[in-house]
Amino acid sequence: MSTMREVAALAGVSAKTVSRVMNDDRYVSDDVRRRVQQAIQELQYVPNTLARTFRSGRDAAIGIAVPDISDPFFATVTQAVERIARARKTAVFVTSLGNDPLDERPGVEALLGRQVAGLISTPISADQSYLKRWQARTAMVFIDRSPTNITADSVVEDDHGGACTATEHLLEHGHRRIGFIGDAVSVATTARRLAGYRAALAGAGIAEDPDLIVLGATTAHEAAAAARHLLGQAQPPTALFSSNARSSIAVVPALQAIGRTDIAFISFGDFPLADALNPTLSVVDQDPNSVGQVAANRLFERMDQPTKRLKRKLVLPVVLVPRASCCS
Amino acid sequence: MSTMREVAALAGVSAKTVSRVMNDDRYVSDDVRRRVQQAIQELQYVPNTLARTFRSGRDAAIGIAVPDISDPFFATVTQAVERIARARKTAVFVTSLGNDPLDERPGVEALLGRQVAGLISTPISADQSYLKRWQARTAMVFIDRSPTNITADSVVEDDHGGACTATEHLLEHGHRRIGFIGDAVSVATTARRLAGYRAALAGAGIAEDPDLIVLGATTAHEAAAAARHLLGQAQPPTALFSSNARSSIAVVPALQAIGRTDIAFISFGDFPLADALNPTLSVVDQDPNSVGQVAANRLFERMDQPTKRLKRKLVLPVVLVPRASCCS
DNA sequence: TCTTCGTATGTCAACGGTGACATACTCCAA
DNA sequence: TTGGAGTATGTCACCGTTGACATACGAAGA
Repeated sequence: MSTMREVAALAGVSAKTVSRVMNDDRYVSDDVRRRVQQAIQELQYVPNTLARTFRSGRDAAIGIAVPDISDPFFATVTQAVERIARARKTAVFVTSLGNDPLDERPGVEALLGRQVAGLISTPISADQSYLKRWQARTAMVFIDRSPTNITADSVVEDDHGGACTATEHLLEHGHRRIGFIGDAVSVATTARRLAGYRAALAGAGIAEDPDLIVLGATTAHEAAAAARHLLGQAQPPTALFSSNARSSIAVVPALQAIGRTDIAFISFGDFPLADALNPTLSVVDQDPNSVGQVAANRLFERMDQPTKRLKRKLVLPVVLVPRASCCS
Repeated sequence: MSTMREVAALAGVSAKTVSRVMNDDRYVSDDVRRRVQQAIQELQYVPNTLARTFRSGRDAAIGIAVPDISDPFFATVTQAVERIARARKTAVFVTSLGNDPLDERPGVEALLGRQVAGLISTPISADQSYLKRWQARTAMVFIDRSPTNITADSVVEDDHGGACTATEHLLEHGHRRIGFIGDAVSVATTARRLAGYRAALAGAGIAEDPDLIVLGATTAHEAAAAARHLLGQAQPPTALFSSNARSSIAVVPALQAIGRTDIAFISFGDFPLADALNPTLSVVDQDPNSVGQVAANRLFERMDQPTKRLKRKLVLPVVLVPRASCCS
């Protein structure tokens, strides 16, 4: 690995001049430029990004931290962010945080400590105040969930509204006992979706039955077990609402296994092949593509104009996509 | 953002001593350690990872570059790598390269230029020689495809064998006209899978019909079109073989749309819900989890013992998972 | 009492670029 | 002929941390 000084020595110029050539500075004569480029070629010189970033104090890259890349929602969000960043020739580094609140901070700070110019992150823990000290340095936008104990941009979906609409839809189809499957209530989105579900029930004057609500189904295995448990009760629900796509993907085979694909089912969160299942699965589409796009655009806006005043919280609408599974 | 010197000044010691405290050096008195820790607390000091990495020349993190994170195969590979890295307290940075060969090098070098200690990458272009100069510095393992013009570790699946087995399976079920849907042949895996398909046909003494082979179906849209095209021919195939999961995910709804779910279909590459479709979809399981695990373990092995001699190419077996779609 | 050793701390330079500033040369208008 | 203005190049310090090395002290052994 050769350095600028070595290139400079070979080309018979100063390191600074090599730096100028690398950065397309106007003030370099054609002759010198040629010699330097030849030396670069000869030594296979590649600039040390780290040194540059270190000196300037700011990397050109941005980072995105999500709970789980293999979750179709976050995969699509990430893809959208990458698309926008690519158009701006900005590198994107993705990191998975997992679902343990304790892993959030080290994961996010691994990104921040490398001086990324911007950060898109998903709050996992119940406290993002540790990010305050980074705000002056790094633009940040939160996605999917609003951050706690810090004022910052966030792009979230209308969880309450979506869950409410879905539940109302099931109510309209005559269902009175609607099961709810969700992961931890400590996850803000889950809490809001549960609230939406409750609001719809309340709106229809139906008393909530705690036996119909299963929370804490974090893994695929747990989600499947939750579905079996709900349907195995003495007074089983006639419809199910799954509060996230990951769970839904596990619930579908579980329903098939017990031969209960007849039950009405709506998933919060669309996913590949939901429309190819039998019956096709009704979903609340969160439009992850828009989430990524809006978040990335906002991030770049903040990076370009740090002082501009903008609305902090962007709530994207979600839309119920009724397919066969809720209208039998 | 405070620096070590500021912490040092507040604690009344030298910067080096703060460095010692940060690195749990043995030779620090309890008194000093306490004072320094208090100063760190007070100033909310967070070390500058970049400066440390720059000085030491090597980041603790590793990088992984894949064509597309939303591809279930690569998502699972990445997840496995992250799991192993997490156990070693190593941060992982993921980056998507896309499918354009020209994007490979900048994407990978963005990672390398930040001095990652190790790299797991997927060859996109037909030439990885540009990575030679990095080899002395950075351990690297290639996944899914073997690299070209460079000697390095790779973890690949048995593409030829898997495609051959799948095709033979279809032949055994009496199919004589088997359609092949794949992306660009410039993608090494596709080329090998096509070769496996051909080998099986040849083994059965069946002449290859070029009309049954559609290549270049890179996007979901193209894959769906390919399926429609194949089945719309005068002499349509009675079975289909899709050479990757991404395509398969697009082909399934296309078959449903034209009411041809009766056709025998095998996908190279399993994906979520393949076993929940109607009919359940037969696949060649590439075991992405093992790919990620093996690649990560090999990478850490290389990082720990750069001189050790190890077998360069690891070919993981794939297994045909026959489900309903090929045995009707 | 004088080494020697282990412990505890400090000094300085260096990692590889680049920003601030200096220098030197050419050209042209006053 | 002089003095800008514009062009082309160089010098030097610095970003924050840490490795190499120096120093200082107390304790233990000769």
